[in-house]
Amino acid sequence: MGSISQINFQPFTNVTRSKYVFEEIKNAIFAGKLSPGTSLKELKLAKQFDVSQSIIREAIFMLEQVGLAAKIPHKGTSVTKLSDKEIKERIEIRTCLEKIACHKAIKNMNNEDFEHANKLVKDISKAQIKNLYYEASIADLNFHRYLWKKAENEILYKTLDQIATPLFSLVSVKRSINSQNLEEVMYSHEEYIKALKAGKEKRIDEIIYTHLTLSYKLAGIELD
Amino acid sequence: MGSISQINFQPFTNVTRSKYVFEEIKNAIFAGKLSPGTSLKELKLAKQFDVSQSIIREAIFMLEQVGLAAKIPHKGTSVTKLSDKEIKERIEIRTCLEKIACHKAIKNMNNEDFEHANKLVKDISKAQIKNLYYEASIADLNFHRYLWKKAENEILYKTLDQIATPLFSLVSVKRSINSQNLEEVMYSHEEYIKALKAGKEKRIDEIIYTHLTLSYKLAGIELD
DNA sequence: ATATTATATATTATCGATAATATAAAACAA
DNA sequence: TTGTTTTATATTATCGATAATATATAATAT
Repeated sequence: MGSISQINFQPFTNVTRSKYVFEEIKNAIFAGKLSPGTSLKELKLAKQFDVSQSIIREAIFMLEQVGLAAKIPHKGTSVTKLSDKEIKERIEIRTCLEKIACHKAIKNMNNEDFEHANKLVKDISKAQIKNLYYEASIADLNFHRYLWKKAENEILYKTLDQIATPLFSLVSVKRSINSQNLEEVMYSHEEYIKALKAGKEKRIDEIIYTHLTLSYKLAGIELD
Repeated sequence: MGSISQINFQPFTNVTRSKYVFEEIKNAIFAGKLSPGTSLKELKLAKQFDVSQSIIREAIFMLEQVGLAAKIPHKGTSVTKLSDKEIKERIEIRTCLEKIACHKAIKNMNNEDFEHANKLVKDISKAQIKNLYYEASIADLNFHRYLWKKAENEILYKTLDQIATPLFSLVSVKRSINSQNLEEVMYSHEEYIKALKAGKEKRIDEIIYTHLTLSYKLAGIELD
């Protein structure tokens, strides 16, 4: 596992080649097809995607930006392997920012929006029931992204995305490795929405803390 | 003002060409030589720096990353022109994260570190006394960066840097345009350090809020 | 005159090749 | 053997040129 050569990337149908390559590699990481530590050779990837090296370099820049890849000048790039310390750091900041985001989001959400949020939660459940790790993680990310978006603070959204993306990836991969039963975490998001609808900041903060702590624990990440 | 052609960039003495170009353009923006809205033409810059277009593209990626440039695919890149809304958004998130950073920092700082922080504050003062806008802003950023660094949380540092950099740039430029008297803000940082040394979180939060609010107001940015 | 289409120009996006750098392997000396 | 230098190899960094795309200008029709 982790070798690039076995992966079948999708054909190109995107605005920018580099953006497309970025998405494909990102998905491969989420799906565990590119495991942490795997080195991303520019020319090798260029051949695989049938694009030039420049495209790969730009894609790598984007991967770096969301914390999925780490580059060392003149040496190379590899899929991010977050240390326990880094994981904790990210979770801490994410928790803090997600609280702010939710406080803001509920002020901008009407019934229709809550309906949509519910729909996104159902998407997570659907994937979880079938034990589809990759799909569940993507759906999970989509749900949270929706809340972040609803905060209507662009820099907050972008920041949360950068900080949390590798965490979602990590959870996805760890769960699939441990063949974890996803149904255990299902209730968690329902509670989350309920708290948001109620609108009490204190309660929201609590539930976010619990939600994040729980899901990371389930992914095998110890927090103090 | 804002035309690239009049600027004398420094000769190359850096690890990576793109990193060097990035730094140079960043400094030019801070110094007000590249005002917000100025478009960054890749080939034009390539000629000026006597490097290839690829180098400029990579530098632009980096500028984008710290919020100093905004790129629209197939159209071009320009120096960030933050809207009032975006400014407020950034300040809000920065304030929140800086509080966390300081709480962490003081736990890791010994007397020697506080001495160093004091030294950095003096650097700000020196520039302020001479009304050197650019130097004062850089020194200001250095001081805050030192505190962020002392939090010993890498992602927090990186995030603060991304969020705050364009704000420092903006303050620098606005002050120089208004020919503001920099001595007015001088006391602010002394108070800041005093609060950190005392170590009371509540007081630190207050002073950070005041400090940020004040300095932005002095830069002519209205909050609420 | 106005709107629409065609053409020219500017600019970014992409490519393929070369240069610079780091790593691994081989040759040599103590 | 061990350590040092040399050579070969792999990989990134950089370049210069072409292709694709968007914008501005000119031509044409109504």
